[in-house]
Amino acid sequence: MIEKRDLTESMEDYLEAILALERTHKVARAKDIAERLQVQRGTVTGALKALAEKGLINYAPYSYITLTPQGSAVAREINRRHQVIRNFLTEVLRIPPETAETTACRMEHVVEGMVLDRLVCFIDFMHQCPRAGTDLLRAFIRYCESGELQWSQCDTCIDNCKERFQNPKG
Amino acid sequence: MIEKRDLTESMEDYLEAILALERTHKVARAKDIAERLQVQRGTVTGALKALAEKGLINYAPYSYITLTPQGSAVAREINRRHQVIRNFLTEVLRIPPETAETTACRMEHVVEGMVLDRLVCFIDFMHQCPRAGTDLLRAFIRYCESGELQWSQCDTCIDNCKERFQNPKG
DNA sequence: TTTTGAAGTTAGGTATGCCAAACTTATATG
DNA sequence: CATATAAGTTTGGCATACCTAACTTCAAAA
Repeated sequence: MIEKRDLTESMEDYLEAILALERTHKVARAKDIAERLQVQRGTVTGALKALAEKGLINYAPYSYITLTPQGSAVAREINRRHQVIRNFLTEVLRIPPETAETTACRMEHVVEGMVLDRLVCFIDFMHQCPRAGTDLLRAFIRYCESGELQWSQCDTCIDNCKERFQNPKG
Repeated sequence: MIEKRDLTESMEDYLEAILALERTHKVARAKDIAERLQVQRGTVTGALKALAEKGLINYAPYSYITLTPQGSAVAREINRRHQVIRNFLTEVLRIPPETAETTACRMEHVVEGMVLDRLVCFIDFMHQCPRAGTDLLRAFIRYCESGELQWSQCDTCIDNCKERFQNPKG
């Protein structure tokens, strides 16, 4: 069978970079990959050979680089992990975009299927459940900033929750 | 000044293992570290030298190993990260303990201060806020399993929420 | 058509982090 | 006390993943 997930974090980064460059430039060039990943051009050549050997990219010396179908599938999966994690960090934990981005770049290599699925569910649930929603997350932020719950407002908060549920528009 | 956080993930793992062994065995032995981290005994020797050179452990050939105050501080910080992440995974996302544990082992090296603080806040908030709490998390699990919200139960759910808030015991 | 410079490659080197196997030390038991 | 053996160390080797610097290719401008 095809190799599954014996990819190193580094190789995952290369695939992700190639996918992004394909999307913006149609094809990827070694120079752009190097720039994106903050490595030297020579380093990229070695990585490309390794990826080509695994059948994940189409590569010939001095030519453009594209993902094979398998490489594309892997890259898109990594990219999905990245986005889910970033969304969780920004939308639920309310981490600033920049920190969320860099953290997602590192986390995307270490969270596997089940955890990712749960994160997706959790983000959706927090947006949909009447008892959760953006106003619960606002309360969370207040809690973060003040360090304690504003118990005095809980009554109103719950009432508003019910009101909003029964009367979504108004 | 003293080196800050130029520690590799591997070195963090060694420190964490030594801390755990100190707690259970008073001191750490190379053999136990090797077993815990699933590496060969020879590999441990090299790591210990590196840690000793950074002033993080007390180490002399053929002797017991203990953490220096600085090493202990670092190890406890890593252990704290581990626990916070594991708690989040088990208590909020409801990931099974074993998966939570292995994921925490990998995540602990990649989440830094701000994200960790937010996780702590979030766990606390979810336990304290009347609109959140364990019953919201139960609703989350139902959502995970069924794939959709049980809108018909929302009315009762919100009422229960209010009732529980106004009448904590009964 | 020649040339020149950017992009790509190759070669040699460094650092980490692991392994296997040979070797050393310390100790507990006969 | 002698010695077997468990624990620890050393050595040499491998793989990844970088770097720098020299070299090659290709294509666009002269």
